[in-house]
Amino acid sequence: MSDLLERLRGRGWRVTSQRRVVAEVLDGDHVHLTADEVHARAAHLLPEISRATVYNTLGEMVSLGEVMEVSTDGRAKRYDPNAHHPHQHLVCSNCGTIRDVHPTGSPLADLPQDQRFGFTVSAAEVTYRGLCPSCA
Amino acid sequence: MSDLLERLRGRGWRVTSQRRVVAEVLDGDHVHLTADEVHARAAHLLPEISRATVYNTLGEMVSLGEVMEVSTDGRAKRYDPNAHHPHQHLVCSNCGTIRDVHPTGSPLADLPQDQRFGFTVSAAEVTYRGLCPSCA
DNA sequence: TTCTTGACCTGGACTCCGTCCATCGTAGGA
DNA sequence: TCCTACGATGGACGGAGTCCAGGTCAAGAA
Repeated sequence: MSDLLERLRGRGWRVTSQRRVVAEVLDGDHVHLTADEVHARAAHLLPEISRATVYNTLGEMVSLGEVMEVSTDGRAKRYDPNAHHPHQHLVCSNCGTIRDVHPTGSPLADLPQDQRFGFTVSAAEVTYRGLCPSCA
Repeated sequence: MSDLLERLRGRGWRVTSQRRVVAEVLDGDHVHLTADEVHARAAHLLPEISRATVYNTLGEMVSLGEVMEVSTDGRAKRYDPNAHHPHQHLVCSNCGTIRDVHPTGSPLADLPQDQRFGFTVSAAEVTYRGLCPSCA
């Protein structure tokens, strides 16, 4: 399983059963889970895992660039294991499901110099909103 | 002050001192305030105003399309009174300040049909991230 | 102007998401 | 095998937002 764990081990991570399980959950399915959903699925494999551990592990994966944090609404953040392939998100305004999408063009290039107000702009996130087939 | 109040009155809103004050706060400054910041400024004008009322009023203004909700990080939502002029946001990754920007091009057009997965896509929000002049 | 009434406001309890911390356990090098 | 620093635990805590029962008041009617 999981080059993810290999990469983490390579970065000096201690490989514990908890971290293995979290990596496995993220690896398993390419949906965008909330921390609590990750915890629930992880607890299915390792009943004693705590919420704090899941939060810590997710946070560490994010700061290592292995996982991407997505917060499309004001509610719980979601975690996207597809961090190595740049992409944007398409969100259903009704049920909240998220799909990775690959638009053409580069939004960064669309921000002219006189619209940058002295900022050093490093990234552009695009969130498309609409209704998914089952909610429409 | 405020065509905003006039428009709201036109939609059948009862104009109360609380709503007047919230409208005034949003009108006054074109920064992007959190609900608590709105509450603090409103309380300066009308000390007894409650948090719940501020939340209700902001929520109503949003659902009438008079104010726009912006949640750029996982933290508190911010409220943008500039809802009638389409624009995107430029956010400082360090201090969190937000500027309205007007990129060229239309991100919606950049999402080809085969990337829509049956969704009826209605909007695209772009968030540019970087460091503002004082944080750089 | 006064009356009436339903929309509105209040404040406090509550939920949800996330963080912190003291303590205990254990992965992995010696 | 032993040691120890890194990691896990779970319970308390904090911020943001929602809910609700009861009191208040804007604005139309008379």
